[in-house]
Amino acid sequence: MKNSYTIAELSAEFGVTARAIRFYEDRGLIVPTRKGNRRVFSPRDRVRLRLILRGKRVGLTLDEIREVIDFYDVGQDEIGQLQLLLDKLRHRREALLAQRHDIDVLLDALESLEANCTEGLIALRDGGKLPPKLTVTSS
DNA sequence: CTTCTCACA
DNA sequence: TGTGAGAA
Repeated sequence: MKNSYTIAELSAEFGVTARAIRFYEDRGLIVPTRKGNRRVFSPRDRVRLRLILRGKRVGLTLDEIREVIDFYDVGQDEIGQLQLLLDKLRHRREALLAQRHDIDVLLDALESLEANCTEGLIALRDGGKLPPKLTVTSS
């Protein structure tokens, strides 16, 4: 039956630090009211915080989350909000696919480099031409 | 306990 | 994307 929450309550409920919540406010994702200089979070702020955390789990940036949430607040245009969210998710998916591609390229590069190293070791061993022993210089 | 700011990965 | 410290 609560209609307001302190920052400590919300941080405990959602398992985030109070500082993270203040950080979200700095980023413009939440706009709690103030009683004196203390933050007062409404149930709506609480919902927004939940949305923020959800967005993060999916890998959206805070900026992207803010866009979606702002849209939700301004218009109550659920269709528009869902379309915007869909757009964000689509971009997120493409970014992940690109990352996967980059990783594959790196893995291939590492694989061939490993092969070269192994080949070099075998050649040196068979030819008896071992590399010169490393020496430590003393001052 | 809370606030803010500055610095830092 | 947050954290830590320090001061109020």
